[in-house]
Amino acid sequence: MHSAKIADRERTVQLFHALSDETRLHLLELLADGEQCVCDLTDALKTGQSRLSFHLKALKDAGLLTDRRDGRWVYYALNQEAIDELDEMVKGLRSKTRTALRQTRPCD
Amino acid sequence: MHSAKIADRERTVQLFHALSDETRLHLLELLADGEQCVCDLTDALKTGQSRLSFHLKALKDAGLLTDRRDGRWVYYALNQEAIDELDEMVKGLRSKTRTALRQTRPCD
DNA sequence: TTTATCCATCAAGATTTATTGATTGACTGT
DNA sequence: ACAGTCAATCAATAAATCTTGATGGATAAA
Repeated sequence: MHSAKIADRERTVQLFHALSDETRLHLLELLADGEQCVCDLTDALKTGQSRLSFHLKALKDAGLLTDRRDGRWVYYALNQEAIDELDEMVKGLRSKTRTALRQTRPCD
Repeated sequence: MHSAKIADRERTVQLFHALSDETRLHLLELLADGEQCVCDLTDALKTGQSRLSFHLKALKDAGLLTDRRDGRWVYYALNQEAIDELDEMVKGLRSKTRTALRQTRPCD
């Protein structure tokens, strides 16, 4: 279906955009070890708090992170579903490519 | 190694950034069917030539496409290696996440 | 209730990316 | 040689994204 494909593309853009930033990748690496509170992430990244918050929001909006408040701390964690979704996307592209005939299609 | 990880991150950013655009994803979908010349891609996308050229360059710079001139036409094709590389990246993130203990680590 | 900490959000400015139209180079056919 | 087509590049503008410092809300401790 056409509109479904467009929607997929928008979702793909959203995911890839969230991943196309060094700070955000760094955060994902840190969170791959498990849930962390913002304060620990701030220490690890040695950067301003609002900047960090901006990037955490980008990741969360893309569905890559979940958050949870405990007292005055907020804990972020990777959302495994989104990681799996990402994997599916890449697999899709990969399999399409592999089955494509490597033939030349001349313009004329 | 630390510097290796940084380099990986930069490369990852480069790949994901190239993929974080609707026009570029559309191009990849079209090219998944096989090699195409720019003229065909222009027809398919119904867009300006310089705009298309800009996005093709972005994909090529990220290593996702190869190009080949034949007479006055230029043919672009997916670079399977980059797709595989992408797959490896996601797999890496995925496996790290899966083995991570889902434990809470309190700040205090 | 005051004070301090943790964090999200906002506004302003800076930086990066994308779009558009024009130009140029390479090639083809006449 | 000339005219026409295909595609890359450039310059100017527009638009999206990121950074920074300030503000405010929620919670906890004194």
